Parts: sequence; structure tokens; C-alpha cells
Amino acid sequence: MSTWKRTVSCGVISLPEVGQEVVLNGWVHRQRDFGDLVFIDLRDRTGLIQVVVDASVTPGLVALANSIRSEYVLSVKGTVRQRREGTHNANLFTGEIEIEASSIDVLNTAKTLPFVLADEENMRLVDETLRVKYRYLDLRRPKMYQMLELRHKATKQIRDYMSTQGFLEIETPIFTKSTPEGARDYLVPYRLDPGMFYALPQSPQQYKQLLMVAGCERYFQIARCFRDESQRADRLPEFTQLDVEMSFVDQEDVLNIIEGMTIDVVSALSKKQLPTPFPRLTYDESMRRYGNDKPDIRFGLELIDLEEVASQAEFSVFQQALAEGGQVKAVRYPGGASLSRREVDDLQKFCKEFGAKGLATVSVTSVEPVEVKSAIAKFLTEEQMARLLTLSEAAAGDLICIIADPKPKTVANVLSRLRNEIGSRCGLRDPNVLAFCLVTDFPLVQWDEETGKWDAEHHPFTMPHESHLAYFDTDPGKIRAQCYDLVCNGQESGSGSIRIHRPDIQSRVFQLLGIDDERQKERFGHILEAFSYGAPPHGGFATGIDRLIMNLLDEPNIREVIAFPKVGFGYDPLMDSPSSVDAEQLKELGLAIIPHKKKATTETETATEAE
RNA sequence: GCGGGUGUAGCUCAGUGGUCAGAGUGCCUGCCUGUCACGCAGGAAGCCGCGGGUUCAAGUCCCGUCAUCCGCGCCA
Repeated sequence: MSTWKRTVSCGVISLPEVGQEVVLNGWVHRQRDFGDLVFIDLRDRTGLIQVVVDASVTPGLVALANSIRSEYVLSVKGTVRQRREGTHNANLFTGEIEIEASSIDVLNTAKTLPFVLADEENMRLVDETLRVKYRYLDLRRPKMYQMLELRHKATKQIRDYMSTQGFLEIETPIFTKSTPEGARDYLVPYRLDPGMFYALPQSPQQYKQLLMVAGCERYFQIARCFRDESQRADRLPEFTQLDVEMSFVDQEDVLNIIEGMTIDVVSALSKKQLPTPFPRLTYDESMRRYGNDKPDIRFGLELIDLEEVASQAEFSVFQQALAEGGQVKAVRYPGGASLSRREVDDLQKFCKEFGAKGLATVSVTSVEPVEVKSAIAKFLTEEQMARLLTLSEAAAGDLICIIADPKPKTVANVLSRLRNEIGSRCGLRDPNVLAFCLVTDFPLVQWDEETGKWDAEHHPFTMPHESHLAYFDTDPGKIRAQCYDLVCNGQESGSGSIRIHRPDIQSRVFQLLGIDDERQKERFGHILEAFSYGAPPHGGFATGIDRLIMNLLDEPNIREVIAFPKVGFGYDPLMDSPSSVDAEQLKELGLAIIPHKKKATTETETATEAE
């Protein structure tokens, strides 16, 4: 029988255990060495505890204690005792007790680490790539294993909730089929028939619909998804979603599950305010009021339509925008009148980054009587300016930010970003609130100006509202679909739809998307055939697990909530992947590599580039 | 593909074209019986990301390049 095995974990011992003989296992968090008196903070997954080696008690142990360094792996045998008066540490759960060591086993030594785990303040600044390279060390930090624990609890909570609602967790393949529509696929070469490829799933979309045809009725999965697209702070090429599909349901049934699951998980794991029921708004309403389909509803400052004033003002920028079918809209910046000239210029620059041609501002000194500073004041009569202030619900000290553009999309995009920026600056985006909402009735398709084709807004199996079927021939852009997003604090956190189960409607959608019979058969033949054997009405959704954890922890960086994340461009500094492979492997797969132009200096080589 | 930031000791950072290779921390050595970011003394530690250029002189200025972070495009 081994004597080094733990009898109890470090972080859970307190006064009631005083007097007990214990064995602890863990890592040396810090060591404080006074020569004949040594303190060792021992750390395991549950927390920290202070171990004391005292020469007057165990003279034979001091030399060993002196030699112990950070991150050594120890087994400590000793007695739990109350700390002396005045030496309690209120920062530790175990701060009222300590372990008087009777023996210490060094189970393993450790080299000096590339960063100091115990210095949490500095760890927040350490280069991320270095932390990811040494992730197995970084994960030793309390903050990190607390994150892992929360993530575990969240997925467990989800599984429990879905189970109680009658859902079955079913795994679907990772090697699947490329679907060129949508995001770029990750491809896996097929050795037995060179030139053929599997693709990694962008989501288990088709499999879950096939499970409905199979009669599963209620499916869910905590599913890994892969999309070969550029990263953002909240986006990695490899991520996890809760994937759900249900049969014999309408949109309302699905929304109730989304909402119920979200409330169940968030309220179990977070103390943040969670306004319920989740407000619902249509896509059109969201675009009108907030300028995007993922509104941050923690604050107001809704967009203001100034067409009424702009159409009368003798200002060519406004007139032209409206004449070309555009819009003139604004957002109010509370207290923005105090911005310096330079700060207003920066706002203008901000707007131009997102495609605005300019930004008109009205700095409000007084509303009654009307007193403003504005470059556009000379184009407006006093009545028009007064009306503008009324429409904007302006108060003294505000800055009204106006965007005019022939493209409503540009107006919406710029103002929604400006609104969020103003919300941040004014401290209106309360971090203690998780403001979920459901956005419904998305357009079925969107016109792609580059390709000159209609594109599916969600995916080709999304069911249009039946009352909109007539628009297929007249104005496809007007078709609204049974399609919905879950939004949290201005971020898309999930989406789904009711699927088409009627072949006649499916073929009209394919026709609209310009996917001809041959291509349908090639890409979707399997699922269309499946639908022909009796597909039940069905629908579902998927929500991002990573983003959920980010929201629970107030963490803006997705890599902070993943055990082993990739860094920029999908690089993994820990494994040093992606990596080259043996020529033999390539040969077996029938692959030949065209050298990348990167380091080639000659100008002719670009001719071979595909993109 | 594009725009912006960063790159100097293991880590985090400072550094006016001219005694300029610096600080804090970590590391090593010594002393220390109540610390908990222990303290004190001493020491080691550098391709100033890489390659060109300007200059009498470059960590500092210019050009290029690489890496990384943030954003845009992209992400049915």
C-alpha cells in the first residue's frame, strides 16, 4: 500500500479538520524560506493550503524544505492545526488552518517555468501565444481550471435539461461531405481514391435532419464544428455548439426549448441578471430600431429616422441619399456635445471604416430655445432643426450623429456600430446583465451583388412563411422565413429554423438559389431522397457553447474558455501544427504540393496561384 | 486579401540619432522561526524579431519581411 496517496484535497480543509492526520498531493505554488522555518503553499485543483516545516519540530525535514522550488510535485504528510493568532489569511478558504508537515515526498521536480503561475497580475499580460504553447502549465492557474470546471458544469446542465425534455444525445460523423455553399470546408484526403475528399462538418446540419426522418423526434449533441474562415476575438475555426433538432413542431415549440434551456443553464451557473421572458422582435423591426439583426438591448438609444426633416432640408447630401432610395438616420450620443473637435473627427473616421461617406453631427447646446453647433445647421431652417431635435429626443449636451447614404444597408451597419460604441463609452452595456432576445422572421434569401445571385440567408432547407410563397415570382427579397436567432448582449449566440419538408417548396427554393437539378442531385441527393420517404415536419437550432461560457465569465476572448485553443490563422503553438508531412504520406494520398508564393521572389510564380 | 497596434533579459516593460544595454519580477548563492507578493545582501542573464538602407554614429530614422494581437472583408 502506497503511503503518498492523498487522503484529502488541499482547498477543502478548514477548522473542523483540525487535529487530523492528512496526506496531500499537489504542486508548489510558492515557497517562503526563513532558513529554519519554511512555508510552502501547496496547490491542487481545489485550491491552496499552507504547509509549515519547523526546525524545532522536525529538524530532519528542513534541508529538504529549503531545496523545494516552485511547481515541484509533492506528497505532504502532516497534521491539520489552527494557525496562530494574527497569522490568519482571509484571502484563502484554508486561511485559518495550516499543515504541520511530518514528512514530504518530492514526487517530481520541475524546471523553472517560462512564466510565473503564482503571479496572476502578470499572467494577465503574458503573451498569449506563449501561454498557448505551454497550455498544460497555463491551465494549472486557478482561474483556468475554474473556467474548465464551469464549462464542464454548463455542458452537464445542458445535457440534463435536454434529457428531461425528452431529447437523445446522438453522435454524428466527423468525416462528412463537402458543401461548397457557406463557409470554406476543411478537407480530408481519401487514400483509397486519390482526388476524393471528406470534409469536416461546418455543423451536423444534414445528419440531424436525417435523424428526424429516422424518427428520432428529439435529438441534441454537443458538437464540434469546423469552418475554415478568418478568426476574430470571439471566433475560432474549430468550435463547439449545442445542436438540436425536433420533429412535429412549429417555430414556437423550438423557441420555447431555446429559451427554457438558456434560462436553465444561465440561472444555474451565473448570478447575472437574466431578464425573462426573452423579448422577441422580427428581423425587420430589429433592423429598423437597431440597424442590425443582433441588437444589444441592454440600452436604448434606438436609431432615429430623419427622413421627414431630411426630405425638406436643402442639403444635397440628404436629398441625394433619399432620391436614390436611401435613408437618413441618426443615433443620439448622450453628453457627446462635450467632445473635442478631434474626438468628433475620430468618430467620423470610425464611421468611414464601415462604409459611411461621412458623418453629420449636431451638437446640442440647448433645446428650448434651439441652440446648436453644427456644420449642417445652415442647410436647415430653424423649424427643421427643432423638429430634428424633437425626433431625436435630444437634450442639452447631446450630440446627434447622422448618417445619410443611398444604401439602407450602409446606414444600418454604420449606425448600429456607432450605437454600440456610444453604449460602451457611456457605460450603458451593463456587464452584470445578460440581455437575451429572440430575433425572428429573417429574410429567406439575400441578393449577392458579386455573384448576381440570390443567396440563402440561413441555409437552403429553411422554410419560408407559407403566406409569402407568392413572392417567389415577384420579389424574393420580401420572403420572410421561419428562421430565428438567439442574441445576447449584441452578439449572435445561436440560430435555427423550421425546415422544408415539402418537395414542391424545396424545389422552388433550389430554383431561386440557382441550384439546378444536376447539382441538387450531386450535393443534396441523399437528403432529398431521404425526404421522399416520409419526412416529418421538423426544425431546430444550434447555439455556441464557447460564447455562452464567455458570457458567463465576462471574457471577451474565446481562447480563454477553451482548453487547447488555436491562435491566429489556426496555428497551434503547442503541437506546432499544422505541419508538413512525409513525401511518402503525400504519395500514398496522391497529393502533390504547389509551393506557396510567399517566399518566392520571382514575379512569374503568381500565375499558378489558385485564388 | 486589407487596415491599425506590438516585437528590447525567462516574463512584463522603460529607453530624446551620441557612456546605452536598463527597471521590476523570476532564476542562482548566502543570511533569516510566523510568512502568505516575506525581508535583506550578492550574482548570472541580451542576435534590441529578421534582412537591407540612410548616417561619422541606429534599439531609436527609412524600406522590406516575419510573428502576434485587434478590426474590416469573409463566416449558408
